[in-house]
Amino acid sequence: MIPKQTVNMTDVARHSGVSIASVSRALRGEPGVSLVTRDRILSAARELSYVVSPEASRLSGGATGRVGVVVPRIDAWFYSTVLAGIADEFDTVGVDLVLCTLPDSAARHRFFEALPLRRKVDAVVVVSLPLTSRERTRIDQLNVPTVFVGGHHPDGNRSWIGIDDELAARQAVGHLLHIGHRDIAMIQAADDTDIPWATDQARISGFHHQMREAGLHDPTVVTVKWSIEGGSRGMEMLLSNSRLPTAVFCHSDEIALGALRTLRRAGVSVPQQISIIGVDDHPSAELTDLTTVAQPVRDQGQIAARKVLRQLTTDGVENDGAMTTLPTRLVIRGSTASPH
Amino acid sequence: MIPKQTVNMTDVARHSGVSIASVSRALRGEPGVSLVTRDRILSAARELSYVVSPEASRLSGGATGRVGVVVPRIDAWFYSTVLAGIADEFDTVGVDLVLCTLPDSAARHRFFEALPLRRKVDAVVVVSLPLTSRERTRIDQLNVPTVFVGGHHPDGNRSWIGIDDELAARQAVGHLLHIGHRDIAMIQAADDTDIPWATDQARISGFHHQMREAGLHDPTVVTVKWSIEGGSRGMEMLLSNSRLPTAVFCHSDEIALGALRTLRRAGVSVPQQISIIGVDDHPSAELTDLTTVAQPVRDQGQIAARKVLRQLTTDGVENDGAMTTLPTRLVIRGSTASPH
DNA sequence: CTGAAAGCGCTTACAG
DNA sequence: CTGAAAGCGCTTACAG
Repeated sequence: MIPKQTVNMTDVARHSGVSIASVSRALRGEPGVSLVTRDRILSAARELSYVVSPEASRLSGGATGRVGVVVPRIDAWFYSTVLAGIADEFDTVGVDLVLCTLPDSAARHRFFEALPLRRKVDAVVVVSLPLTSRERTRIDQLNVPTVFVGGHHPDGNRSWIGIDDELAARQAVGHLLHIGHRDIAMIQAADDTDIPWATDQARISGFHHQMREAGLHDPTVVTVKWSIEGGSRGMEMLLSNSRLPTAVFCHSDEIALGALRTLRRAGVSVPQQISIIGVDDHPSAELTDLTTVAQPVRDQGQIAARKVLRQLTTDGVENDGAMTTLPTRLVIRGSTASPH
Repeated sequence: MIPKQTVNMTDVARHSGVSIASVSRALRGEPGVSLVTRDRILSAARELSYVVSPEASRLSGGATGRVGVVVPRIDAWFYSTVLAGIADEFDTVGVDLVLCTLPDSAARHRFFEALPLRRKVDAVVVVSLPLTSRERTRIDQLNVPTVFVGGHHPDGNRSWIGIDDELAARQAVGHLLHIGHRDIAMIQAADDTDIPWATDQARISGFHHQMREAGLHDPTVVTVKWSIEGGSRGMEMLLSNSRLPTAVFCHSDEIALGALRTLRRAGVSVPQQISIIGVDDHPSAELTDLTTVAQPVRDQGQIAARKVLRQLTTDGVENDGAMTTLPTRLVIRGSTASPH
């Protein structure tokens, strides 16, 4: 006789002399089971080291115990750090994390058209994705609670967690102005999709507003791809101009790191000849002594996870629609100094 | 009338005028469906953007369409890059990735005792985890194909992909010897678990072997935690010695980056006063002009994914037990030079 | 090649 | 408080 591989609810029921209905109720802590029966069932379950089949549970109307996390890519500091924050929170409550990455537009298109997460998760966290209205509709069609992280302010009263990118830009530019710079350029990063990315827009608008308030108009702005290479290229563009600015506000630390590399190769000394500031507080910023505006990244992941878990436990009914904005903070290092 | 939330196999069957049995067969590419019928079914499924319910599928004996990926942590370059490689491959074949991170020993213990992946995935990829025999047994009890990535040579004929860490160390040390160094120290990194990590052992043994072959005995070795901080600390330890070595082999780039930071702060110039070499080719290595031994990281993820997918399509019967070793490559940059 | 039917292991009205 | 029964959406012998 071949022993059964797994013990199921029927085994527990037989063992405790009740119906599987009662077992199901007792195991989930549902009301409607007497204390004695409940105890008998629980100890039987323990004795048999029974584990509910998530498949069967789900199939008959229960939850999947899974939450989908959608990120553009994972091999970049920001995303992997947010993801780590999410994963930690999920782990503590035993929720499984189903990861979806959308590295290129083909993958992205496939994702939103096929909606592979459909029926597979109880909720979704969308990290740093500017969505078209079509894509937003598709996400809605998943018909599960959704939380957005960073980058993209969803319209309506959706659940969102992120930073104030305009303010972050203002803090960076404000620092440069404060220490005496007037000739400040920006290396702007733009996503290669057609969709305007809220983060990008907010950071450049913060730059322009802050400059204007200081009475400075038409500052130089170069636009590059969001990558170290892009930053490198952006600084080359600035170097090729007749006049070098005394300071450069870089859209992000990765842009700034590329810029620093170009400056090092060109033999331009930082901060003596030019000041550089970024945004993010990427681990490399500390290593390269880069002044930056830090944003809490792992926290954003943790808070997103908590938001989504809360919506799950409150039966998904409560869409709190809360927009949570986390503070950013100026971190002064060696890459900025007063002009001359 | 309330529209049905999700389209199921019955809908597809009705739409294409066949039974659900045929739909099931067609969708899984099983034989026993005529070409015409198959086409009709597939296009109906596409039209309805149908997705099989993994729950139902699994419950009736099919696969889950999910593969578990276990990584120590995800907010570190190596792991997130491996993961990106895996995710890409899975994406192309529509396999869902269930992510498990084991950031601390509590999480790790929970994972191996509760085995949360049980009955939830068709296969598992284990990244860079040195396993105790107890843990290996538990993984086996998942009773699904398993592939190991990096770090840990599994015993027996398991599926494994990684680099030759001893050789990588030899390449690094060989370079230092080749350009004339004789006084070479190592900053070794050790994991904080009790289990000896194969990677660590191999790199230090490569160092010692290569030194011995050059007639150099008892080189200085300091051991620190595997992190930038650790590297920083390690270099502080070396600086506090009476005699500074002319070159330092760092266990990994992250260690080397920490070491470089300490040297910069101490005003010791690289490579004039001391040469530094790492292992990995971390993105920051290029930024900081660090000489290193590069390993293909994303490739390891991709190959692991392919291995596991192959085992899945060949019905899990074929445990090829293939150990795949990827080549490493010396990348000479500005942090190493001949002594004096 | 195709379909009717049993069954996977649960949850949840519905009765008692 | 308790149980019999329907049903979740699939896969897989078993017949045709």
